[in-house]
This record gives sequence, C-alpha cells and structure tokens, in this order.
Amino acid sequence: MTEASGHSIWLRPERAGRGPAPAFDRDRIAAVGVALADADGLAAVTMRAVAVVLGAAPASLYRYVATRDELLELMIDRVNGELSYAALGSGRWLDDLLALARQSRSVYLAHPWLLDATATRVPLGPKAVDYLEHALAALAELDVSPRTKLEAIGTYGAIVRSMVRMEVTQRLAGQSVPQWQQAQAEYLTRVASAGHHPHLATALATPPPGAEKQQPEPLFDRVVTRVLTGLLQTACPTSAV
Amino acid sequence: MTEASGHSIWLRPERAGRGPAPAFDRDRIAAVGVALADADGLAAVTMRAVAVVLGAAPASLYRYVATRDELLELMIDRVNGELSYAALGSGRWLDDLLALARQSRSVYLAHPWLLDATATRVPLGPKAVDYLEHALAALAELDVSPRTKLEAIGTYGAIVRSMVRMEVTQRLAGQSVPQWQQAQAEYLTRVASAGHHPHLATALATPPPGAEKQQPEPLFDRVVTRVLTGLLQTACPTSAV
DNA sequence: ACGATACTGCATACGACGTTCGCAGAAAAG
DNA sequence: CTTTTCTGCGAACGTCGTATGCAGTATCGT
Repeated sequence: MTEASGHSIWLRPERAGRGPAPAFDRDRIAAVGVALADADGLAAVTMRAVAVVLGAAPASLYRYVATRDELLELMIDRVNGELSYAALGSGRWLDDLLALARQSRSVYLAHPWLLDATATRVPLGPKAVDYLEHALAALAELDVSPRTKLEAIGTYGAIVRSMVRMEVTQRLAGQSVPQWQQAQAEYLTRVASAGHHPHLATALATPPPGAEKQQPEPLFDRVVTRVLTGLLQTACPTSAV
Repeated sequence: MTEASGHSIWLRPERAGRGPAPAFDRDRIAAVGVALADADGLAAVTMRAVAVVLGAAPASLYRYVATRDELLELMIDRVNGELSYAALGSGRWLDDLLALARQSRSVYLAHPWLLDATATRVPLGPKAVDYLEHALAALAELDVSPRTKLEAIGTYGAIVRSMVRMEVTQRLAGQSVPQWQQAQAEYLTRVASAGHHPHLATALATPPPGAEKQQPEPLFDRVVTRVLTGLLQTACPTSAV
C-alpha cells in the first residue's frame, strides 16, 4: 500500500512527522525558485540550481516536490500571494475588477517569468483560489450565471496577461534592443514593401501615436474596462473612458 | 566574413545553390513536425524524432534549421496556412472578425499543440502576416488609429486562444478523465467546503447551466462578439446576441 | 576540362537536464 | 532499546539540444 497520498501537491501534506527534521520546507524552495526566475528567467530554475542555492544535492529536492512542475506551481502560488485586495469593495464591480487587474499587472511586471509559467498551466494553488474568491465576490451583485462569471474571470485574466506581455516585450525592446525585434521589424517592413499587404504597409507607415512617450497604464485601463463591459454588460454601458 | 545572413529564418534563403541537392526541404521538415505534434503533442517533436521519420541523422536537420525553436516556427506557419479567408469581405467588420476567429478556432482544435506553441512566442511567419493583413483589411473602414487596431487584433487573438484552451481542456476531461481535473476538482471542493470562500462555494454548487450538453460554439461567438464590440466600439452597440 | 569553392549528410561527442534508486543515518513511536 | 519511518544524497540512467569536423558531391570561374 505505498499509494501516493495525493495527486496534487496542495492535497499532499507537507510533512508527516516521523523521521528527522527536514532541512528546509516548500516555502524556502519556492522562494529560491522565484529569486532565480526573477534574476535569469524561468529556464534558470533548474533542480540543480535550486539545490545549489539551498546548499543541498539535487536529489534532495524530491523529498519536498514530486517534479519540477510542482516546483513551478509553488513559485506561482508564492507570487500570487503578493496580490492585495485592499482596494476592493467599492460596490461597483467594474471598479473592483479593474483594481484586481492592476494588481495582477504589477505582479506580472515584478515577475515577468510568471507570464510564461501561467501561459500553459492553469494555476489553482491556495492563493489563486483566494484570487478567484475575491473576483467572484466583486461580481456577487451581478445577475448572471456563476458559469458566466467564471468564464468572464478566466477570459479577463487572459486579456491581462496578453496586455502585460506586450508591455514587457516592448520594455525589453526599449532598453537592450535584443536584436530580435530588430529582425522582426526588418522582416515586417520587407514584407510590407513587397507590394501585397497594403493595409499592413499603411499600418506600419503610420507613426506610433505621438512623438511623446505613450504611457501604458491608460491603455491598460481602457482595454480592460472595455473588455469587461463587453463581457458582462447586462445593459448598454454609458461608454466609459 | 562568415556572417550569418539573417537572424530570422524567414529572412534566410532556404538554399544558396552551390553544393549537392538537399535531401529534403523546410516544408517536409515542418510537415513531419506537425504530424508528430498532432499525434503526441509538442514534447514529441524532438530533433531526433523528426530525423528518424525523415530517415536522416539528427545533425542533418541543422542544415535546414538553426535551432529547435525555428522548427517550431516552421510548424506554426505551416498550420497557419490552413486558415481560409473565403468567408471574409462581408463589409461588416464584426462579422469578418468573428469569421476569422472561427477559422482560428478550428485550426487550434485541429492542432491543439498550437495553443502551447503560441502561448509564449509571437509568430510572425509569412502566413501569420497574411492573417494580420486580412484582419487589418476587415477593420479598414473603422475610424481608429492603426495602433489601436493592431492592439485589438492581438488582444482578440489572445481571447480566442484562451477560449479554445478551455474548450480543449474540458474536451479531454470528457473522454479520458485525465485524473488531473479529478484532483483539481477534489481540491477545489475541499477548499470551498472549508468555510472561507463562500462565493466560490456557491459558484461550485450551482450546477453547470442545464442537464443537457452545452454547445461551445454559441458561447464562443458570444464572448468574441462582446469582446470585439468592447474593444472597438465607437458608439454604443445595440447589444448584439 | 578542371581545380577551387561551397555546399551536403552524418558519425561522434559534449554538457545539461529531469529523474530514479538505494543506502546510511537520525528522530520519533511502541 | 528495537522498530519504524522518515531524512539527505552519491551515483547513475536516459534524453535532450547542439557543436565539430570530415568525407563526398555538385556548381562556378577560368
């Protein structure tokens, strides 16, 4: 009967106290993983690298975590803990969800690897559940089915990730010219000037809105607001923003 | 002066005709990669696996592709070629973009690995450029800045991916009970019944809308429509759908 | 016609990765 | 004190992406 207790790490007890005291715990491992990812990206989060920082051998990590994926889940949930729900409870669901989106945005900006980590996975750690609970609470007064609410929350999370990804991408482009957007731009203009793709050509020819620097926050707020009203409108909104 | 000609594979000529004739070409490699990914997912697309199917040695692939990432780019662009723009040109941009979204959806459903492949990357192969051109053409009459149009196209692509991902996930759940959603559901209900998270509890308690099977297409159309009107509304829409 | 040139496929190998196995030792339970 | 159950971990396995160098072949310049 060596049946593995729980399939999910959140159902598996961290410690069943018989043997010697563990040298660390899930929290410490998650913290090390986050630090590594913050510094050098998700690819830098290697079992060996984490072990080295902890002063342990690679195999030791498997006493705390069944697989590298679980380590990533721990990391995701840890940074989800940086979300604050203090600004919620305005009574207006749109304001609450916009505030929630801003919180998410700041967490993504603080930990850009989170965009990659959550691109495939659907994280459902305790902190993610807290997030879900608060989002549902904001929509409590709204008269749509719970199913619709959950779908709207998921969809609007995807939007937030998508927008922050754009923001991060062109932030990198601004500071280091990673010679990747360079190649992309060269390729795009070459394609556009090839004759076909007239709409693309004119779109590329039109200069980015003004010569002055465009702030990303207003854009973020506007898009999120519009998507939310589009998703959850019961009556026609009064064209906010 | 052995300067690598282009950084992007789309700028690099496939063949500069001096030596002996190559045994295959990019198209064949991309086709093999797509077949492997269709059968067993993205992880099955290994340089060695592709080489075996082609009857070649692993190192030979690097005569056609600089890295595995480029192979994935070839695959992405190949399946982007399955998009059809025949249903476009209705004159109503919303109808055109909805038709485009449906096309994308069917491609994602035919090649679920495409969701993972494009989750991080922003593909810009020739076929992706064609897609962009058609999307811009649909929005030609609309009086918003090209910048806004591009952002809207990107955002709405993210929505489509997000929704199809949900659809694929619960399609898998329906047929094979991958014992993963099992653990997730168990965990969620346990959390919900722990007392905190009242909204989540009621949302989980409410049964999925009816006992009858819910078709995904109407949901897809409704959400995409709402998001698009939310993103690009110039006046208040007449609450379509 | 014929070397020089510039390509081809490929055998081999390197280093890094996630993960497994088994064992010596330590703490708690009986 | 014995037994049980945990601990950390040395060592290894298998797989992966990729680099290197070499023998062979088709084209080009003359």
